[in-house]
Amino acid sequence: MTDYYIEHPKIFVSVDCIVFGFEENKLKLLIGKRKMDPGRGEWSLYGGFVRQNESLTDAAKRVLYELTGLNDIYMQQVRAFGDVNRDPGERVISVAYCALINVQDYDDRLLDKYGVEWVEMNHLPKLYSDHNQMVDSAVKLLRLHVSSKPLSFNLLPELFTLTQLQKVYEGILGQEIDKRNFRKRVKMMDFIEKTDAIDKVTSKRGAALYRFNEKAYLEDPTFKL
Amino acid sequence: MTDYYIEHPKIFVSVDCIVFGFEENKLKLLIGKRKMDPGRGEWSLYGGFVRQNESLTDAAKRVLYELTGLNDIYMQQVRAFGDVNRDPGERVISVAYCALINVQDYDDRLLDKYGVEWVEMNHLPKLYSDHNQMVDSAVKLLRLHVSSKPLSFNLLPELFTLTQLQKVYEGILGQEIDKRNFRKRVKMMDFIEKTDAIDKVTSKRGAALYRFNEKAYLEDPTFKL
DNA sequence: CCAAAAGTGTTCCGTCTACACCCATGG
DNA sequence: CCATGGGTGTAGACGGAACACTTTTGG
Repeated sequence: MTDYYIEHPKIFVSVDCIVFGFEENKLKLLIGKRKMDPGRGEWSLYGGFVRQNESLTDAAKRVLYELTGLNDIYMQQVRAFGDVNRDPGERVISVAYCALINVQDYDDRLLDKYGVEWVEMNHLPKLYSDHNQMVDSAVKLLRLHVSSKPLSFNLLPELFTLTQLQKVYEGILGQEIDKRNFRKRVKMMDFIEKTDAIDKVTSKRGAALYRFNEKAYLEDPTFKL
Repeated sequence: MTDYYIEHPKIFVSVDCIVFGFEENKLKLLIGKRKMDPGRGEWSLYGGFVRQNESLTDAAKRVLYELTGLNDIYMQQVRAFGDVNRDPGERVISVAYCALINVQDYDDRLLDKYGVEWVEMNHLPKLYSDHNQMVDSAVKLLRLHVSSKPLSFNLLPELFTLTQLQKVYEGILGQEIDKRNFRKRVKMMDFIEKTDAIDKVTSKRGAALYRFNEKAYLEDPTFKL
């Protein structure tokens, strides 16, 4: 270990995860009440401190794994938040990460274990520190990319109906979409494949289940929804 | 000072500035040879460590002011870079900031003082650490926003010709643009105002000089180029 | 007089939007 | 038999892309 930068200050660095899920045709966020001081009892994103021998992405993956028991989650950095007094405890710089998870894969017992809940995006409470800002930035980022990149499938199970897919878009974009136009665009993308399976849960008639074929997408990565 | 987080590690945090300028109808970057170890003599972005009582944006502004003598520069965070071994010296997390400056405002004497140069984007050398990645991310970010937000004017003097404006876009987007279509779009935006002034430097015939009227823009912030 | 940059409209094509009715089934 | 969500096509508007010639003037 060398001492090149010995004269400079070191700072606490944390990661905070904005975990999106899709349930009951609604976009939801996984948040909980803080179990430590400062801010004990306030609604908060789930986060953790970055370790000395851990990259930012590894830290985010670790925190996300702690919280969800899941690996290989879709995750993207939002940005760093660095106001001096953003954290009421001490000076902490935090890097926000946005994650999209399939609620089906999530083990509900973890809700209790970590004291977290799925809360509808439309009914978010005031969060600890600058976490509301982080959520806003994450939503902006999602909106920016969701129509041109195949992110949305991360929020859905392997097989999904077109109505579900549409609701994901409506949830993220915060506006309703015309059903026929939406389906027309889906049809253009061959990598969104209709399967033989049929979902009878949400409709009496039954809805065709679709699948996102990643290999096919990679051959012609043209995405527009 | 409390000790809430005493058990967690602290980490060096720096900011690195990707400084874009526009000169000779080319998009350029302000980079220099490192004057310290490790990496002495390598091409590098200009950066600095974040101080204990300084926000990330303040740090970026300070570093940018050191380098340019300018305040009120357009600046945007790109993202945080946090690989464990990204810096060959010690573990340093760096937050990249992208800045757009008007080269006219820049005092050339600073080039020598800080040992930096304006280098054409198309001829960037290999840079220190992960700085090339930072530049790539910054360019992507610029491309994403430049057509829907009035960023480009930060690269130009108060008065500019439409050809200059077009060259800025071509430089950022990395492709040629049709002159008539471009001017048609400019005409739609009333806040890009034609002035009585005429530029006779770059053409014999003379080109009309335009100005970006920020107040008018804020009244109807519809931007599309 | 000629080289060099400024300036100017129209047509075509493709894309996006708006819009309403029938179908299948479980209860 | 009816309530519920699934599924389908067309026409018109709009916006983006392609495209070439005239003007001015300094040297």
